[in-house]
Amino acid sequence: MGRGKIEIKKIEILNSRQVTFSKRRNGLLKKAKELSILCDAEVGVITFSSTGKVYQWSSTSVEHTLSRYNKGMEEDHSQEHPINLQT
Amino acid sequence: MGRGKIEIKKIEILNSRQVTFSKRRNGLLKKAKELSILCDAEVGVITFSSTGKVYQWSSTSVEHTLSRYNKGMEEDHSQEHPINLQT
DNA sequence: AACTATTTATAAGA
DNA sequence: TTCTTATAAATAGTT
Repeated sequence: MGRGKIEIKKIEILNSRQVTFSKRRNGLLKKAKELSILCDAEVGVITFSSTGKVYQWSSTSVEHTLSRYNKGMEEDHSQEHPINLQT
Repeated sequence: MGRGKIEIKKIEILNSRQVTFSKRRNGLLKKAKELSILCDAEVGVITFSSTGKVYQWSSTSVEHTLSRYNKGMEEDHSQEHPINLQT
């Protein structure tokens, strides 16, 4: 989306990469929030920038989402190595 | 986005909610993937549908992302109760 | 940080 | 659930 189409590959120019990270991280967190509200779902997102800064959001709290995730893993080992969904 | 504008509030009709969950969950995971590639960032997303099914994606593995998150929390308590970013 | 031209996501419908 | 398409929303490049 934008003035031109871009390829999905690492942005090499540091400044552009940071600007894009900031814009798209906000977009991702917004989408996560909308999904949780619209669909009554628990959603958690954690991002680490390439400089190591962490940004996260959860519809409950990150701790709750993570403990629920870990609990599920204890009970259902079929989800331990999920197949990544494709684009 | 779509044929009409919608309000961000819980979709009451079960079937519509499930359809929207499926579509938007895919969109969210795609965005997470793009962000990680474009910006060389570690990203993890966990979602639980209202029926309790879990869907997740991580640029590394969910376990790695979670342990990195937890490690960060041990070292930096200032992030324990982050302020949610606004829409 | 703001602005738009464009691309992308998606709501509704089939 | 998968495909289509009109429209809303996100965002790339620019200022």
